[in-house]
Amino acid sequence: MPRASREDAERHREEIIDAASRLFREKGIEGVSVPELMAAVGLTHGGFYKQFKSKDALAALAFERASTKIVGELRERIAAAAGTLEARQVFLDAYLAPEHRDNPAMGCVLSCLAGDLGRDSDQGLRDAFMRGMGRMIERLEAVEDPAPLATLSTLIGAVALSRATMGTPLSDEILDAVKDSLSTQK
Amino acid sequence: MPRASREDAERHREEIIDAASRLFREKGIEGVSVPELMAAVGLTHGGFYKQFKSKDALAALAFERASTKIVGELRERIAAAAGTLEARQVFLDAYLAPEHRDNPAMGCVLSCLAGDLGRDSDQGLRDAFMRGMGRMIERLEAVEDPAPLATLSTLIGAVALSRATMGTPLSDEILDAVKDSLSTQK
DNA sequence: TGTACATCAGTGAACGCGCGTTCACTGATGTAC
DNA sequence: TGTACATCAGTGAACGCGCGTTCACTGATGTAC
Repeated sequence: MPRASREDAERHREEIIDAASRLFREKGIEGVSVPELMAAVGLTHGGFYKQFKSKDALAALAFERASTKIVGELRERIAAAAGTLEARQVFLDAYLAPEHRDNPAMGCVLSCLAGDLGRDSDQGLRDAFMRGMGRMIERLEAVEDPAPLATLSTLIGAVALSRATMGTPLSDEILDAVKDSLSTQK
Repeated sequence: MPRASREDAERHREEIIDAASRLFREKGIEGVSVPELMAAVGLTHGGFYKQFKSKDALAALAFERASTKIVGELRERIAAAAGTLEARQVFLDAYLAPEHRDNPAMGCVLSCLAGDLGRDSDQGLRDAFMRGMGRMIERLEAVEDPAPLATLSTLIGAVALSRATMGTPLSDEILDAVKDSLSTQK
């Protein structure tokens, strides 16, 4: 398949970013190879560098996409529940749901990659992380959270611990305890 | 250096576990190679498997050591401050100190590796993580924390986010905001 | 206590493997006339 | 509109590299008499 059309090439590019956005959340950035990434969209690894400067450059794009997508989804869920429930509670319930814990690939990219970012030195990725955090903080402010930085820390820590203890009773207990604690805190 | 004495061999074993306990916290388990680990104690990589069944087996031992050590240090700091300050506040201040953020190699192993453990499938390591969490929960109960699971989530999330944003003003803001939030929560 | 011998901690080359990245090549796409 | 040619997205072999682990070997340590 030599020389795809511009249209196809652009579609491939988008597909690669989408796949990376899912796979990096699921397995970590170092846990997914370039060949694996390209195979996920039906291509071979060689063409990767026609689209992206490096794996790190893609990681920054994929992080940004995951972040904007998940924040958009949260916004919609909150809007959809408007009037029926307190907005902040909708946010907390969505974030601390077992479904969120069980589906990192579709979940909040901060909870998946915060630990790795502490060690990662790629500036583009660090910048993307900062913007992603900013978006979440904005969302928490929008639902009138009394302490957005503390709440975000709690949410991210809870999901990380819940995933690390997956398969044990403690995993659900963490989510429940944190939901109780944050709900009564306002 | 062929055939070290039993005494030397035992000392080497302890040194390797100590080095691993530091390096794994600093760079992540996958971020440290067996040769790097052995070189850190002045040995060559080949002898590694005379001491440990696998890198994962060492990781579980190193995790356990890091966990018991840090919990012991926390206990001592709290005991040393007895009477002068509320025990829980001493705990929170120590955990949320910039020094803790800046020295992952000597800090809480949960905040360093919680993210990775969510993806790691080694059972020995997962078990060690569970025990490590248990120790921290016990400590929080001992200082009469009103919601140990929620507080631990907050502490771990805060340090992870603070490290991921290192070098920006947000990094300190997170620690301060979380300290305020947890302090007024009791 | 002294001697002969077995043990085994540590060495360093080697195993197979997968990584991120590069590159010569292909041939349909896009462009210029 | 039709034709000639340049472009360049994607292919797949290859680059150098480091990984976790294995293994034949060394020779001081530990043991048995």
